Amino acid sequence: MTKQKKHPTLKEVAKRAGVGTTTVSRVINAVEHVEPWTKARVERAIKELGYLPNHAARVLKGHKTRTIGLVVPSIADPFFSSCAEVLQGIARQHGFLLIVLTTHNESAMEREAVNTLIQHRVDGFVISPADAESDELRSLLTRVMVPVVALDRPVAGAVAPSVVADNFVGAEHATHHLIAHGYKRIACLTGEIELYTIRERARGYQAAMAAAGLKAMRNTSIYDCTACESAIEKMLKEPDPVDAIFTLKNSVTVDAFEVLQRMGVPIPEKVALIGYDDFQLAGTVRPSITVVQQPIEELGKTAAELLFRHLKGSSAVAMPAEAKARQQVLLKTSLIPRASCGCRPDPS
Amino acid sequence: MTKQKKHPTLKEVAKRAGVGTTTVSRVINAVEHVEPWTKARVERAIKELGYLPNHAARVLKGHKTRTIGLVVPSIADPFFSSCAEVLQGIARQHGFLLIVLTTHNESAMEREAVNTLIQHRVDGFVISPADAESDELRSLLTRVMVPVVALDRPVAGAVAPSVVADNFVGAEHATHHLIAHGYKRIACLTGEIELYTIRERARGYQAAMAAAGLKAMRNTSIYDCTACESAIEKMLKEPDPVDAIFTLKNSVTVDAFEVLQRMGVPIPEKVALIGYDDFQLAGTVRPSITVVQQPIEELGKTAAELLFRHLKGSSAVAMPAEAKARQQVLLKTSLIPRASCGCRPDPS
DNA sequence: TGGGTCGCCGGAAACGTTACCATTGCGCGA
DNA sequence: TCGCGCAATGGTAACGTTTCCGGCGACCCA
Repeated sequence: MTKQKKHPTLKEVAKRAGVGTTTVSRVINAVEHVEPWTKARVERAIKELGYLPNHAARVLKGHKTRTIGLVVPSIADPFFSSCAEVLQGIARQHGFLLIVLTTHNESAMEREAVNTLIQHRVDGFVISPADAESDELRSLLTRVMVPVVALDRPVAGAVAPSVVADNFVGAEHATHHLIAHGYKRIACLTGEIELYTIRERARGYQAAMAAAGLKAMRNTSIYDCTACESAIEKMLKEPDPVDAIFTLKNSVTVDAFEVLQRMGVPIPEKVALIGYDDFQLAGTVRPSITVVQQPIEELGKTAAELLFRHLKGSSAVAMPAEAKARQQVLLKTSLIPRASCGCRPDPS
Repeated sequence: MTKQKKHPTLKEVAKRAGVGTTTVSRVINAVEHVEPWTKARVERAIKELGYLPNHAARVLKGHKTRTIGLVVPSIADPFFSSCAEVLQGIARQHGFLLIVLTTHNESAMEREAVNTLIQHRVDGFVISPADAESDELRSLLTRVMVPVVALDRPVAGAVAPSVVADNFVGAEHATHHLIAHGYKRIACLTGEIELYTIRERARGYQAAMAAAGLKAMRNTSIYDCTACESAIEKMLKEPDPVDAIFTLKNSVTVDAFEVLQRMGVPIPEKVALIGYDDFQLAGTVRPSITVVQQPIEELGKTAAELLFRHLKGSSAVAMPAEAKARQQVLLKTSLIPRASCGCRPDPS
């Protein structure tokens, strides 16, 4: 099994069809100037031999791989896997393949990933940078000679167009929503504060609190559930205890929800909760959880479209450099009001 | 920007370093017989030019792409995206790239995907076939001349080794669990019955019911939530109403749970519920939901290891054909008992 | 009827790399 | 002192395509 019988080559097809290699190449690429009769013979030979063009040889000659890359922290993350799904769909429509590389938010793996993509001569790629400010990444990306678009997190220095959700306004909006409901002691549980998205959300939270003349209470050390638990316990024991929690990340939302449930703290009566990023059962759980919803599909779709516009455009008019690079798409988030913020009771 | 400045070639590196192309090739591939001094000069030239080997040319020469493929119904599905994550991780460790292609369970897209992978001369791939019995797929796979392993669903005819979870026993076990709790009118809501996994689970359910002398009640028409709702309503209105539901698929579990909640049916007092496949909040929701858990990571890991064993092994001893092809790994599932089957009340 | 154009086709170079073989020194045993 | 083997290196032929270019009929129009 898995015998190494060697693939048939174009030359063999040509011989079998009794034509020149050029002719075979022409019928494969649907170029005109070939007699229907000849074409039929070639097609028959192709079928008989089970011939499939050798991609490597094509690339070597033509300098186009019809392949794009996707560099993300994790492909198991529902956010990125959804993006990947739409990206691969659109790529396929254009006749492109998708190569996926994960970084776990480590710059070293990220650099390695980009280099690998260059080596494979991808025609372009989408990247969700671990660190927007990284000089190394920036210089790598300028050296790359192929369209790049940043997804979910921009890269500083206008080195590539980016498609991101408006984390700042999303968080500001959610915080304001809590404030409008009369909550005053609103805490913010962040997750990895070194990430661009989380940082922006934290900024939005702080801006909203400041605008309302309230004191921001941020806890940036929430990585796992036990940390979450002790943080929440502490907040509730204070003389002036927390009356609302804004979580900046999916897993932290779930952790906080579990902890509050386990402690028997009524939501939203004692403590209200809003989470950033929607998830599967947010609306099913009791109480249902109010969240900031990100336009995930649209993020992926926009990134893909941007990339392919550049891919096609590069051979055409080629819009001026700055116009391309500065292209920053900011997508709106939306608040999904449910029970955990006190907006409405759940039916039961 | 994205200037097409052409990549530096090995020959240019050679010229700049004042050596022959062979020597440069040798230092790149870490072959011996090269003076340290020469090596240093070459390395400097490489760095100065920012040279990266042209993958296409390498492939054309050496017939190895160091690339593997993954063909799955959807990459947005948490099950497959988790598999993809571990697969790409292991591939990376071996210095391999991963190309992802989705099929949406359509045979046409599947065939196209496999052909694309062949064209790209991947060294092997993992596939989750839409239809295990498809003759077309089987013949395609025998023609493929490269190691293939089937994931989550086998392919008939021993044409490739497979790594699947034991859906039959998993479902049987869950059904038996309900029976042991004293439930008798146990319904089964299936989802896409044409899929191998669902079919196996349904068989397991039926076997367990038959063994207990109970009448199986299968509803195979559950695709969306409204269908789910009407099915459940009907089942509860019968003279001898359902007292337990076994859902064969994640989304159906969630739908059923929502419907029961909305109808005010107490779980598990009036109707018990067990779902196939664990999901994020299954343990957080009230009542928490008992599920059959699949060894997702292990599935991915095993498939990857199997593939790479064949990849490496092909150059080595090459175990006899049948031994390879018949290799069928069956991984055990586990029941996670929670509140919805009546096993234990939720705390608080 | 002759020259120019056009449609169809094939030969061969080129793409960037690897691998085979040839070529050089050089130390060393006879 | 003379080969002989070995380490270090370079030349060059492939790998399978595409593409440029050139050949060869046939057709059209004067």
